[in-house]
Order: sequence, then C-alpha cells, then structure tokens
Amino acid sequence: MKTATSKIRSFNRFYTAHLDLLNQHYLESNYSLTEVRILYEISESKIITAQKITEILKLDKGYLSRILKRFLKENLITRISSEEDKRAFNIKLSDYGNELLNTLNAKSEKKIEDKIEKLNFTEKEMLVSSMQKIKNLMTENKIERHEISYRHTINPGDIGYIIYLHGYIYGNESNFSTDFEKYVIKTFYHFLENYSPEKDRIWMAEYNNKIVGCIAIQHQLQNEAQLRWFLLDPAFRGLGIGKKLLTDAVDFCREKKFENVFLLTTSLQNKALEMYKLAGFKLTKSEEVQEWGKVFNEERYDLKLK
Amino acid sequence: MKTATSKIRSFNRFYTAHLDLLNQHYLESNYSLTEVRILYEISESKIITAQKITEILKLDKGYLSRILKRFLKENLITRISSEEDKRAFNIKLSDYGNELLNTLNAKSEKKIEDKIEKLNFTEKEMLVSSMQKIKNLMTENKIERHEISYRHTINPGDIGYIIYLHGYIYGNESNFSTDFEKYVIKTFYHFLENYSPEKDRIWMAEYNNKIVGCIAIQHQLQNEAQLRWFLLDPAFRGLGIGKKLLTDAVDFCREKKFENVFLLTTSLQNKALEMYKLAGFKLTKSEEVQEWGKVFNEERYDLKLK
DNA sequence: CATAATTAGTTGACAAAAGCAACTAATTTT
DNA sequence: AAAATTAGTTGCTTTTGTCAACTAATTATG
Repeated sequence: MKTATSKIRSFNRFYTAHLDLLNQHYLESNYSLTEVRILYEISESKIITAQKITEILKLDKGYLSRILKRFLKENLITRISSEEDKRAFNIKLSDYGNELLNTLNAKSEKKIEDKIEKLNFTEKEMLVSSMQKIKNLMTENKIERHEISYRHTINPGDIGYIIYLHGYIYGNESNFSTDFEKYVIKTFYHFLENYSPEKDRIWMAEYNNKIVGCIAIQHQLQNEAQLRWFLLDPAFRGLGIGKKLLTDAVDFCREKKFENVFLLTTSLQNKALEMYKLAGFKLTKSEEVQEWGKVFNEERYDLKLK
Repeated sequence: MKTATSKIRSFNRFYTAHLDLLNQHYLESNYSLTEVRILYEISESKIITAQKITEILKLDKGYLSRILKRFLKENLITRISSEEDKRAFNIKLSDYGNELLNTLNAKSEKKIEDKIEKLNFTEKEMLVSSMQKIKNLMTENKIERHEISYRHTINPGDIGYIIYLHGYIYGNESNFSTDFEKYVIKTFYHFLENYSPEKDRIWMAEYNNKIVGCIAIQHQLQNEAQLRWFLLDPAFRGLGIGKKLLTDAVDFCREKKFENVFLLTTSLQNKALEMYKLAGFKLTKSEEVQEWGKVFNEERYDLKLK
C-alpha cells in the first residue's frame, strides 16, 4: 500500500522533470533561471529595491548586486536612487527588459501549448481544475470575494449544472430524494420554454469557471415575478455572494417594473430564509406538506415593489 | 479570460516555489540536488553505468565522472568493471549510500507530511488523485479500464450532472446551442415522470466519483424500448466504456423481453454511430433537419430482438 | 579481417554560478 | 553624539558545470 506521502513524492519527481528547471539556460535564452526569476520579480512588483529581491528570492546580496550591474549594462533595467533612503535604488524594467520578458513568456506559453495540444477540451479542463485543486489544498485556501465572477448569459451546460447542484446540495444537506431533482428539472423546463430575455433572467456566480451559486427571476401573469433557484454551494456561503445575487435579482424586478415578487421555499432553508427577510420579503403563506421524502412547511414569501 | 496555458503557468510558478528545488543544498544535507539525483537514479535502477546516468539526467560525462569519483572515495557507491563491456563499470549504491539515501528520503517525507498534516483524509485523497490525474494527462498514460466503475442507481445530482454533460459536450464538440440542453431537460423530465424500475434503467460510468459516461433504456408502447442519452466524455473514449454501456443496455432489453429497441440520433455523432452499427442497429429513417443552431440528418436506428 | 568510426570513461583547462566576508555610506537606535 | 544596523559594492573563494582532448575497448565497414 503506497502512502499519500510516497505518491506525492512520486508526483514531485515527475513534475520536476517535466518543469525542466534544471538546465542552466532558461528556455534556450542567454539567461539563467535565476536571472529570469529576478527579471520576473522586478516585473511583478513594477518597482523594487535590491534588498527586497534578495528577501523574496533568497539570494546573496553580493551575487545579486553583480547580476543587477550586468542587467544595467545590458540595458534591461533602470535604476534611480531612492528619495526616502539614499543608500537604496529603485529598480524598474526598461522597455527592452519588458520586451525580453514578454519574449520569454511567449516561449514558455508556446512550450506549454505544445505539451497540451494533444489534449481535447475536457482533458484540458481536467488538467487545469486538478492543478487548481492542488493549489487550493496546499495553500490556506481562503476564497477571496474578487475571485468570484458573475454573469447572466446562459452557456451550454449551465442549466444542467445548476440542476445537478440542486440535486446534490439538497440531497446532502436536507436529505431530499431524487424526486426533488425531478421537480427542479420540470420547473427549469417551463422556465426555458417560456423564457423571454426581457422578463426573465438567471444569474450565476462562478469560481474557477465552476458555478457555485445562482438565482433567477421568472415572469408570471399580471406584472408579477417569481424568484427561483436561489442556491449557494455551502463552501461559498458567508462571503456576500448570496446577498449580491439576491440584490441583483430584486433590482432586476424593479427595473422591469414588476409590481410584486414572490418565492416558494421550505421551512428547512434557514440561511436562505434569513436573507429573504433581510431583503424585505414577508411570509404570506405556510402549509405543512410531505414531499421528497421529508415533512416540512412549504412557505410563500412576497415582496411588494409598488 | 484566463487561458488554460496561463493557468498552467501560474501553477508551475506556484509548484516551483513549493518544491523548493532552488537551494543548492538538498534538504540541508552536504549534497547538491544534482548529486542526490544521481544517487537516486543509481538506487532506482539497482545497477547502472555512468553512460546511462548521463542519458537520464542529461549531465556532462566529465562532470559526472568526477562526481562518481568522489562518491567512490566517500564510499557511497561500489563499482565493478562490466563483463560485457570492459570500458564500462557497473555502479551500485553501497550500504552507506543506501543509508544516506534513506535518511534523505525520510527527511523529504517528513517535510511533505508537515505540509499536508492539516488536511483531513478526504482532502489528502483529493490531493493525491489530482496529482495522479495530472500525471496521467501529461504522459501518454491513458486511463486504465479498472479505474472506471459502473452503476445504475440514481443518486441526487446524477440527472442534473448528465444534463450538464450533454449541454457541455455537445456545445463544445458539435456547437449545439443551449436549446439542445432544453430538449435534453424535457426528455429527462418525461423519463423520470414515467420511470418504472422494471422497464427503465440508466447506467453511469464513473471515474474519480465523477460521471464520465451514460446510457439509458426507456420503455415505450407495445414492447418497444428506446435507447437514450448515450454519451461519453471525449477524454474517456476508446477505452471500451461505450461498448460496455451499450452492451449492458441491450442485454437489459433482452432480459426485459422488449421486442425492438430504437434510438434517435444525428448524422454528426460519428463515434456513436459506429458503435450502434457494431451492436447490430440498422438505419431505418433519415431526415434533414435544422435544429439547435445546426443542420444535420436526424436518424433512427432499430434493433430487432425477436 | 584489417581498419575506420564510435563509444565509455578520464582528465585538464576554464567559465559560469553562487557564497562569504570586508568594506562604504546612509539610516536608525540608544 | 555615538553605536548599531542596513543597502549595496567589491575582492576572493568554492561549487557547479562545460568543452575538448585523450585512452582503451567495441562496433561498423569496405
């Protein structure tokens, strides 16, 4: 039985060989890996001191000093004495330095593209998402708000994926049977069948190109709209994503001049209920039902907009 | 929009830093990374010539010669003149060399364990399986047949995920619009609405707990059955998964005494068409249609079972 | 089958990469 | 105001790696 650790070591050896870091000339250029890392670091921070570089790349200052001297001679960087500290210099990439780095970046991209060209789109997707997963697991993995993107154009696969999320999340969290998913499928079918870009909309929150949350507005008769499929992957709750989705949905209703928005939910959806109330929705109906393998209250909430 | 390539580069930078390969003394030992790589290579192949090492590690033979000379002096390796080729030597690790390598391995494992100690069991699983996936995708190593599992019990999320796969794969491969997904949703709704465990079944092929292929049999009037939703993730084609699914589905029809199975497909589905024909299906109808943003022939295939 | 070409490994000369310590000049601490 | 610290430079050294010439054994070839 191979342990996780030995498998990781095996991957490390594999990936080291694959990264091809161990030849001195980085990408057949005249620069060594260290030199390119220095250039890259300067480029990343736009402006930096030698001291900072030695800290980040853990290089000897004497060694770095000489490399920078050469960079200066070769016109790759510019250096101006710092105002705040007259011992130090502010280092920037010159136009030529930027050009060089761009060329190297292009070469590196080309090399990667050559390596993955034989993969089809799902394989590429698998590769990238595996890498992302490793990165997430190995860092403290805090989802940042700015890493979430929002959209409301429907792409192939979106609706299916949202149905999947409903089935999966409600199945695991509320123990709903697969009948619930069937119900979701039915409602989505009607949504798509009667979809009008002017009166209907579905919003998706994405992280890493995967949908992690959604909400929708579906028009009804007589200037009324229904808010539907408000769902958030449990791992992404408490980040303000739900609030953003709900706000966008209600704003849309106002903009489209609906006079009333209502939603149907269950008494089990604590987190969502709180948010509905916070947004101004009022309970207008509650009825005990037995459905999808559970007993609960089916509740209706309304928000008057006029 | 970030491309796959830029995400891979980002991962490479992340993983390079994480591997910590760039300090000269490997794991604070008195040996450099190159020296350890040489020792490791000797250990891996049990017995090896210097020539072979230069090929594997792409080292200069003069450089290697000197390192080996030092290894010999330090009693890390033993060397005996080769019987077959009197120019060459067979190199082996000495007991002391093995001991050193074991110490280094232990250190390396300790370091990895420290890094993953905060992960729980399933997270470690995910980490290792992600690494394995990357390794598989980046080498010619195809997915092994035994890594695929099959089932036909429907769990929450399954149907949604299958709808997603249809939308996503047909969207990318055949450029079908989202209307196609709507159509799939409709057909699945009817399937679930009329589902009878005795006369209907859906099979799923899974890799890494993700559905990668499916097929279903849906009963019709008068002892007839329809074969539906035959789909395989492109990354998993050519492994016999499709054949297995198709065979299982047809076997089920025989078992349940259906007299005829038919299926509807498009002229665009080359791979699937081949398989249908191979399984004995005959083309019984073909009609040009314009749907889902494309023009193609809608085709019906039948397989008589009686 | 004799000779030419190639190959495994060694060695000398050298260049490039990296580290260490002493130094200058500016800045911060006491 | 003196002492300690810090940013960067320079001289000297070691480590790492390259290149080419060499020996001796092996393989290819006319």
